[in-house]
Amino acid sequence: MADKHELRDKGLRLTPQRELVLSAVRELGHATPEEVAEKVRATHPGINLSTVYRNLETLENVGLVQHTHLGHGGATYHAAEELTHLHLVCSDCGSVGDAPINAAANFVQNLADDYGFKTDVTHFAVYGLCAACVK
Amino acid sequence: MADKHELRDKGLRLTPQRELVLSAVRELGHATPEEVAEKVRATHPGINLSTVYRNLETLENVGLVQHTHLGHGGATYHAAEELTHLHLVCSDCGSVGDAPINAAANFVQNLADDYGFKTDVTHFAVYGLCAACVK
DNA sequence: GACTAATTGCGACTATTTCGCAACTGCCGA
DNA sequence: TCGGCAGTTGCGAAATAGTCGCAATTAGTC
Repeated sequence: MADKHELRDKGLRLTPQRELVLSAVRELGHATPEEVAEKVRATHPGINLSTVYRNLETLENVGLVQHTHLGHGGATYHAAEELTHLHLVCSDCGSVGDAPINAAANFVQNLADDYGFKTDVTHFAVYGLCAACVK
Repeated sequence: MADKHELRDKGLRLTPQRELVLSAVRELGHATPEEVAEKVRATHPGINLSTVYRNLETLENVGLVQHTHLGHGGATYHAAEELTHLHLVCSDCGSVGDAPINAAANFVQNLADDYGFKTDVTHFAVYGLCAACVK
């Protein structure tokens, strides 16, 4: 398992809980801490919710996962390697769609040129109505 | 004060609390429910937090205020007439800058053309580093 | 001025996330 | 291979944030 190196290389201890949290995030795509905990409990029922929160934070600090705010309030976590897309959150049906980062390329450029603002496209949710709800 | 007509015209009762909440939102620019409550309490100490929440919701339903998610978790409220700008939230210093909506015009157009997604620019926070923190 | 329905205040309650602390366990060095 | 230390976990308590039910109050109408 290459995971071992991955975590160890970041200076983290390799615990079963930590591996489970990381792989749960990877399998789920987008997930709230609650969902991650649920997923992890499927194979390791004793895991504590605090542990999930702490590991998400730890994994985020070393850059293996990242979180995004999708609107409601709670954060949503992603594996860092999947953060190659924007999130299109539908305000009506709540669905989360994806679009490639370069859809925003000129927007990002505008903000950089005009305001010196360096947009973090990966930590960025776009609100609106999805194609289905527009109708 | 034109406020009376404004609220009555929307079919709302004109209560002191409601006027205070609305004018607090207008004076504050961006504000969390907590900040609105604090502002209102300056002139009307007895007001209840629930009342603030309920009025923000009511005012939002009739279109006088709107909320945006600026990242952390809590919603931030604005007077509807001030929602003519994007929010540039700095992930480092936490400052909230503004940019005109049309900075995103072609981005919005891209999303509409390519994904049928109708972006709500007013309910939309952009994360990144402000000019000061980029340095 | 009186009636009705909307609104308020209050307290309880839920959900979400954080924290302290004792117990446990990976990992490093001998 | 063994031992010790620091990082990690589990657990319960505690902040935080927002919602809800209900009785009392009050704005708007006639």
